Amino acid sequence: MTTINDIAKATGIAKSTVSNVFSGKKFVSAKIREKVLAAAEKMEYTPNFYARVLSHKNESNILGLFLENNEADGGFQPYYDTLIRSLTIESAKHGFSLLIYFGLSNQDMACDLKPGRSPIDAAILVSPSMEDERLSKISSSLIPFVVIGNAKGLFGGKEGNSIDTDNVGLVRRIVFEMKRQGCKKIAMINSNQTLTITSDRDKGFNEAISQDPKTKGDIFYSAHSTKEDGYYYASKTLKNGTDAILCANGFIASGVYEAIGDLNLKIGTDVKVFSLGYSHSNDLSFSPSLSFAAQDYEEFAKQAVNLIVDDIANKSAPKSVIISSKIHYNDSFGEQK
Amino acid sequence: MTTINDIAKATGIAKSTVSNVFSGKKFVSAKIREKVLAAAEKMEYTPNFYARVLSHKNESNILGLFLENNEADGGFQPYYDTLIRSLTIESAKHGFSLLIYFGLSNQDMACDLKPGRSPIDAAILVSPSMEDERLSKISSSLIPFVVIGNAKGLFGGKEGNSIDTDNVGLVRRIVFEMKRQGCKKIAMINSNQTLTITSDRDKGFNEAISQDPKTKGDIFYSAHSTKEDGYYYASKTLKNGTDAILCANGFIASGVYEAIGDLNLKIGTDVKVFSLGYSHSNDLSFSPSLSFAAQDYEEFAKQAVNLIVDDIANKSAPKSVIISSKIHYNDSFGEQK
DNA sequence: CTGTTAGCGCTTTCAG
DNA sequence: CTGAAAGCGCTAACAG
Repeated sequence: MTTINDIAKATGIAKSTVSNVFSGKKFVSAKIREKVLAAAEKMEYTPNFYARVLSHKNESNILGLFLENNEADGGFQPYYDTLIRSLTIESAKHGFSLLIYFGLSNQDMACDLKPGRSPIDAAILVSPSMEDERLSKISSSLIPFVVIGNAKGLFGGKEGNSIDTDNVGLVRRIVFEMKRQGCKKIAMINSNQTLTITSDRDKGFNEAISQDPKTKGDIFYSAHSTKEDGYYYASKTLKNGTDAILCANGFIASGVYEAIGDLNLKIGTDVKVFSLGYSHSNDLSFSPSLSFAAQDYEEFAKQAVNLIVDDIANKSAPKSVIISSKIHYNDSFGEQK
Repeated sequence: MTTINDIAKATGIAKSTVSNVFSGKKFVSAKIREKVLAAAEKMEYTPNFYARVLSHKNESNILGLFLENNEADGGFQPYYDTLIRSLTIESAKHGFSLLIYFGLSNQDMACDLKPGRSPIDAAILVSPSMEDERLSKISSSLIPFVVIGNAKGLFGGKEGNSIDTDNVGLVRRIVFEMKRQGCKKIAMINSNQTLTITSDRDKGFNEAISQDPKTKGDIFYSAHSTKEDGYYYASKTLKNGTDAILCANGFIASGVYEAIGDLNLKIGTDVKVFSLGYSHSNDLSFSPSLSFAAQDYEEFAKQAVNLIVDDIANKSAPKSVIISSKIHYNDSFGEQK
C-alpha cells in the first residue's frame, strides 16, 4: 500500500506538503501540486480513510441509518424501501453516503451513537419504541442524530433533532369527520401498545371522543398488525353497533373488511373504514376503495438529511419538524368525495 | 472521550490487557475481565472504530454497495429497492452492515476499491457498463468484490466474483418459443448499446435467428428505455410485418402496446410481445397481460453476500454464479398457457 | 514551501 | 498478567 511517505520520498517533496495537496486545507503552488498528483497517479496512491479520520477527528461523510430497533415490529418494514431510497438520494446531494444498520440490539445501537464508535458523522433513527431506553443511560456526548418518529422523553434529556407526523392531530381530524357524518359509535384498532405512535393515536382519539358525550369510542390493540387481528376485533365491536372503524394499517383493514362482509353490512354506508397507515407495496386490494392516510417518506428523508447536515456543519440547535400525512377519502368513507 | 488508556489507569490494569479484553484475541482471567468491563460501563468507554481498524488492518464489518455507475442509466433504478433490502437482510445475518454509494464517478468508485480507501471490507458492484474502465487501470491490490451483472473483460485481468443472469440463453429461449409458435419476423427493442446486457441479448437473438433462414430478425436500441422509444421502433417494424417483439423492459413494452393498438392489431394473436426485464414497482398496467422474465433479486443478494463473505474469510478464489430468470408466459404471448 | 515532531487510539510484541 | 515501546497513516504545529 502506498502512503503519503512513499510519495514524499519519491518526489522529494515534504510529507506535510503532500498532505496539504490532498487535504486542500493549505495553499500549495500549482507546480508542486502537479508533481504530487502525477506521482500519486503513477504510484496509485490514495489517502487512507481510517488514518485521515483518526488523526484529527475528521469527517467520514457517512450517515448511519438505524433500522428496526424494536423487536415488536420485527423484520424489514415495507416503508424502509422508500425511506432508504430517498435518504440515499438526498444524502448523495450533500456528499454523504448511507450506512444501514439492521437488526442491532438497542445496546449496540446506543454504542454506535458515541463519537468514534462507528464510521458515521451522524445518525438517523427510525420508529423508537416506548420501552426504548437506548440513550437515556448515556451521559457522554453523542454524535448528531435525528429521530424519525416520536422521540419525546426517550433520550433522558439528550437533545436531538426529530421528525414526526402529527399522529394526535390526524386521528382527531378523522374522528371529527366521522362524527360530522353522523357516526355514533367509533372504534379504533390500534397497533402494539409499546409503540409511541400507538399512544399518540390514543390521545387524539380520546380527545375527539370525549368532547361530545353522544359519541362512544372503543380502542383495541393488535399485537402483530395482522388481518386476523383486524377480523377478530372488528367482529366483536360491530356486534355492539359500531358504525365507524379506524385501523392502524392496511393489514388490519383487510381483516375489518372481511368481518364487515361476513356480517352482511355495507362498507361506506353501514360502517365507515379508515386506515391510518398505508403502504402501496403491501399488495392488498380493497373493494370498495379504502380511505387512508399516507406518509410522505420522501419528505421525511429530505427533512432528515437537511437537519442532520445542518447540525454537522453548524452545530445548530436541535430542531423538530412535523410533517402532516396526506388524507385520502375514498369509497370506504361513504358519500364524501 | 474515554480511551483504553483511561480505563487502564482507573483500574490499574495494563493497557494491553484491557485491549485483550475487548479484542478477545487473548485469554484474560474472568476476574480481571469483569473489572475492566465494569469500569468500561461506568466510564462509558467504547472502542474507537478508526483506531481499531487502522492499527492492524482489522475488519470494519461493512460491505459497500456501489450503485449507478453509468450515466446512461441515470438515477435510482427501481430494482435497487429490492436489491438493497435483500442485501441488508443477508449482510446482517453475517454480521455486516451495508454502506451505499450512489452517484459516484467511475474514478471515485475505482479508488474506493483499494484497501483502506473506504471503511469497507468488500464491495458489491452493479450493472457495469461496457465503457467502464474503472478497474482495468488499477494494478495494485483490490479489496474483495463481487459484480452483479456481466463482468467479462471489464477488469483488465483482475479477478473477482460475479453473479449474472444467463441473458444470452434467456433471449435464445424466448426466440425459439416464438418461432415454435409460428412467428416469422421477430424484432427486439434492446437497451442502450453501452450496456453489457445489451450485447448479451444481441448474441442470444442472433444465435436463435441465424439457425433458421426462414425467420427474420431485427434489433433496435432504445437509448433511454422510454415508452416513446418503444412506440417509435414498434411502429416502424410493425409496418414491415413483424409478428413478435421482445422488449428490454416494461417501459418499452408499454410503448409497443400502444403502437400495436394504434395499428389496429391484436396483441397475443397478431403480434406476440415479451418483456425481458420487468419490475412490479413500475406502476405500469398491461392489457392483455404482459409476458415477461423477472430477476430474482433476493437470490442475487443471497449469492452475492455468500460469495463475498467467503472471499473475506477464506481468501477463496473468485467464483461466478449464474442465476436464471423466471419466465412468465401471459396473454401477450397468445395461446400458450 | 521544508522538515521535524507530536499525537489520534488502538494492536502487537516482547521481556519480565 | 504487566509495562514499555513501536507502529498503523495521517494532520497539525512550528521553526526555519
